[in-house]
Amino acid sequence: MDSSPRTRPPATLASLAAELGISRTTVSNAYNRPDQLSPQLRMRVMEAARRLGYPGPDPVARSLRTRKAGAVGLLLTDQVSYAFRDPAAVAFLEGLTLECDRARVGLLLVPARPDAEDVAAVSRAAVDGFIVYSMPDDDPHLEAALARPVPAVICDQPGLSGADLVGIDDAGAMRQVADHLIGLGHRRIGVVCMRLGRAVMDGAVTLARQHAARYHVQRNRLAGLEAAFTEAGVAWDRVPVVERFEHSVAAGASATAEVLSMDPGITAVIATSDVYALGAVEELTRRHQRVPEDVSVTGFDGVKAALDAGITTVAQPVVDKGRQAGRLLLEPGRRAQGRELVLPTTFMPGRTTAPPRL
Amino acid sequence: MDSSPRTRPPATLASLAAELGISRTTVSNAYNRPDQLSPQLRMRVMEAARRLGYPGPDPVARSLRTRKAGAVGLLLTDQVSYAFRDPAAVAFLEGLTLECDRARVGLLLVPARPDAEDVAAVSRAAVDGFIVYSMPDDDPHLEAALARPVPAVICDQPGLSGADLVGIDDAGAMRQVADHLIGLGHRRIGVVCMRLGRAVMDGAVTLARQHAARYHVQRNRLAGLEAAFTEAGVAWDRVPVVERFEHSVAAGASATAEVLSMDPGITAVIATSDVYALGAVEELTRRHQRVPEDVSVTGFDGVKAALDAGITTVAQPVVDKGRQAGRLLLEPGRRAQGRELVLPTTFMPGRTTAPPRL
DNA sequence: TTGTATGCGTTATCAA
DNA sequence: TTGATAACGCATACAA
Repeated sequence: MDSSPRTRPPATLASLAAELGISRTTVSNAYNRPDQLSPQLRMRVMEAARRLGYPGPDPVARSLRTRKAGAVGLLLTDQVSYAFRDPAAVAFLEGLTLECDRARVGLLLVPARPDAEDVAAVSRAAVDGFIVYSMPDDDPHLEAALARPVPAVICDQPGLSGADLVGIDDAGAMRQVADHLIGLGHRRIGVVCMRLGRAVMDGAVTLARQHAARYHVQRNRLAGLEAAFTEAGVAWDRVPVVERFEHSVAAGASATAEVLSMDPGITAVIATSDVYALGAVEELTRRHQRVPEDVSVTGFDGVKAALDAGITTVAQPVVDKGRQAGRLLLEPGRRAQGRELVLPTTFMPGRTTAPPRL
Repeated sequence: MDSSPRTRPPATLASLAAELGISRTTVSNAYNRPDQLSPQLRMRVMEAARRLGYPGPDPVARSLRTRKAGAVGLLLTDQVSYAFRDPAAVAFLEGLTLECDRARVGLLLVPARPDAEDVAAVSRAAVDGFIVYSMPDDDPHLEAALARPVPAVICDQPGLSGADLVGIDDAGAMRQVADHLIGLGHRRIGVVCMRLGRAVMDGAVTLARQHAARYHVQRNRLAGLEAAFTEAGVAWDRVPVVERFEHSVAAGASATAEVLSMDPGITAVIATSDVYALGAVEELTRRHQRVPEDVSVTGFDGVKAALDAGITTVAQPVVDKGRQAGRLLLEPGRRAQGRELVLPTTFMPGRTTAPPRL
């Protein structure tokens, strides 16, 4: 009367084998190699399993033995939940999971706060590889991932190590935006960019900070702008550049307000993301400035909301970026660490840019 | 000259201890209980680790020993990648990851195709619990998850077992939509709903199929409509109900077209999701039917795009649903399997409903 | 502060 | 077709 499953220790492969008077191998085979077993014995095993409440081989023990976790880890810039508010990150995830689905491996979203030095979650993640999405190059989480004896693919960052890389030509793409504006006649501009370092920092950005930015993507986009405008005779160190830590429409709006307060005479706001560009339009509209008649606005990424809004932007293949990252990591034959994949971008002139007002 | 790390078997806790002439416990402590160790010994350990290329305790082995995976699994209706195309699912994920971040556990997106009977990924997932999001009640993946000896929280489905539940009153919420339309005078309507079973099936839905739907949410929403309209004197079995397997704006549009072909005289299209409602508006506009002057349209969910478009809908707390699910699973003190959480919804009259044209 | 002994639950290898 | 044996790499109770 004490055979109730709750008082008994949980059944294991071994206890099941003992119960049936067969070897553990046979039980294991019943689950993993059904053809190595007579059907009737297999039936007996499965039936005993149900009777004893044996839930099947323990995944962790199996992983230990097979040295395969069956999952890849994803490291994000920020708290995982932030990613779901960022349309570009969502698109990246879509592409990445496309490949994970195909390869039948799970995707582990690793919890990592940008501020915390607590890297334990990265060290303890049971994964066969890492995808690192848009992290600053001095992030301890990145370091911890690279220290693990598993392959890694880094997105939107330079190659710090033997990891594979996926990215775009940020400087070149941003240059197209700059040349477009320069061609229209804009010389007095303002820039809204995303965080340049791990510490929370909102406000005007010095030249030194621009050049020392740890977020490769932002640094390169700014560099593209600087090169183009400098060539066009604009004194880059006079151009107001405002940084926001948060990546949201509201942050883009407030940064735009700050840019305008630094130079009310600008004829164009260049945002390093579409989300910010949408915020810029919002802020300008609130101030009864017409876009593009009074002020032009540009974005970056090519997310749906921005394209719908007609924002002049650079479309990057966000979904494909995720796919390629996943493919690089999961492709069976590959052992070529150190590959670098530069995806193409497309400049998309929209309805938010026009010649400056006189 | 053969001490190169690649020819030597990978370092382990044991080999490191042997190298240093200390016990494994001490090495383990160096990583997990730094205070149990003299700082200088710890330094020695860490230094030797670096020298030998020891990457720190193996996560899987540790998990096996501690009986903790440090992650929860998420099971979705469909391929993981689909979730990132569905705004409601993305919002749910945002809420869920909020709680995961807080509890510092990872979220494992378990690969599962709805068609495949291949449930191995669920059985092999190294997780401490499952969140099941919007699955039909006959899905083998669901069964596999419930068979695992870990807690589970089910969203948007009835309690089949000892799992916790999070959901809304789908029937009641849909009834509000129906009563709103009935109050406006609508009697001749058409319905666009999501998949009702696991098999791909597009087209008109019989009454029997409505009642036998394995997707609890859809079944209840349809039931709410049936009850309200039947009470209002409408013969429900004459109401065109069209099902789509895909959940996309395009599918909503095509389903709307099919509804209109079944009864060109309808004055309102009721969609069971906002995504479909957006498709309905699209299709009607294409046909030069004005919304709501010619035809009214309603949605469900309250996603941003729909609210922005002024769709009359029911807002459900999508983000909070994810949070609550996570909380139920992760809350430390809880061992109360069988809890049921019904979240509130808000009817949101918009600009897509009006009295029917005469 | 450090070490010893044991077990976590499985699968690979090889032999029967 | 089945079984015996030996890892897989670690953490923890307990002893020293």
